Amino acid sequence: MTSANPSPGDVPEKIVAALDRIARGLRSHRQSVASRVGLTPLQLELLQTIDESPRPVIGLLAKELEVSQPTVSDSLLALERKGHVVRRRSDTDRRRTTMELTDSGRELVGEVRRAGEILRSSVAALAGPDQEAVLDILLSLIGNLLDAGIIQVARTCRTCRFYDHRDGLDARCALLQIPLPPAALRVDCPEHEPLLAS
Amino acid sequence: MTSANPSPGDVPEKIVAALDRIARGLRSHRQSVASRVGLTPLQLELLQTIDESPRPVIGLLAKELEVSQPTVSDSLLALERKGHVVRRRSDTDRRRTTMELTDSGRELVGEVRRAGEILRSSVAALAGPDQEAVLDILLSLIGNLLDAGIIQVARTCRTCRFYDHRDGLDARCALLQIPLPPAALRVDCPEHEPLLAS
DNA sequence: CAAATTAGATAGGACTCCTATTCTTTAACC
DNA sequence: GGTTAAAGAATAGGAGTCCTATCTAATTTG
Repeated sequence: MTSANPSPGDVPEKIVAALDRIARGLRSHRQSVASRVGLTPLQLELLQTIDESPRPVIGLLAKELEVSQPTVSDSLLALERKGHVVRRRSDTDRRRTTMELTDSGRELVGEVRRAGEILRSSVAALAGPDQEAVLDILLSLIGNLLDAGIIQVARTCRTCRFYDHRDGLDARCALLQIPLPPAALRVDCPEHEPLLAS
Repeated sequence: MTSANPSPGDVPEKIVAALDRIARGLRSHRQSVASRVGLTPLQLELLQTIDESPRPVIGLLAKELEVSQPTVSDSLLALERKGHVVRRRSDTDRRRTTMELTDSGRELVGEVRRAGEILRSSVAALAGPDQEAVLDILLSLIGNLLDAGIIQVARTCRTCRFYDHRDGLDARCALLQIPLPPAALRVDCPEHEPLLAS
């Protein structure tokens, strides 16, 4: 190694540190957005996740949010007390709980979505080609983190059994039969099915 | 019916979603690492931050961790009860509290650092050039988030008043008088001084 | 049909995290 | 110099997070 070179330092280390810094910021930002509308961060995420789920199930919500099932039950109870959600037993399987946002719940989701615009614009301020690059790399990272057991749920193309990327060919989705250039890769695909561990 | 159109979608949106997913994973990973050593995530971060600070001050620790001052006081109390930290009043300024890790505290920090290896290796598994690219972009993002007020503290080169990057020239640190190629950019520089708002 | 599994709810406890307040101690000012 | 002001931190109080362990009820399975 030529000693004249400034030490590049440990890049992965720095990336972890940068992710940490960003994660702290996002946490505290979520906290302030949530409290502005009278919620807690978890309640807010739960509300958004319910809104995005066609047929939310408590156990899956827990996995989704990477918390335990009782934590979701707790938080859901709080949301119900605040009148943003109604719960009832499922008719088809009476062990299950179904839930639905109330009008006030839906209203909050929209309000919060608008508040999140600041965050999206911080990301959008990155140069265009950089955006695709960072998305691409974050998707790889999600795959690695999933393999490492650090994250539990991912519905990205790269972690999907329909992701078809033979050498030399452009990546495609084997289910939808569409090409998948980097910008079309999905972070949260409804059709996602995990790779089989076998 | 699912759209058959490979619409590139809103890339910034996807990046935010990916960051969210990663942040959730990191949170839950921290939780499990922390509880394995009998701590909570905040206690763990606090312990690490104290370890890295030459002369920790409660108010600054709060900013660093993006939580309120009483939250740090609380958590510090818990760490003291568990015997990982000792607190006392500062002699020079008797309003201040100084603190120090005990042997068991230092031991924990080392232990946890080893546990974090999994995370670093997930990042290290990215291709080399990708690593530099993602670091570069995350540093830009930190700058944007700082400007947007989403994060409160950053000690990166790009947010430092000594960062010297005239067009066409390679970036340098005006304080240390060293060149700053992308891999040498710092995430947490001890010499950092913020840009003046003027 | 009994046993196992699955979905959730409850219980209990430590802690987070906030705002508001109080107590000192230091700084600032006339 | 003596009186505000400001700074640093502890306390109080309260809702909520988040966990493990249980418990109940409803479905599956053998």
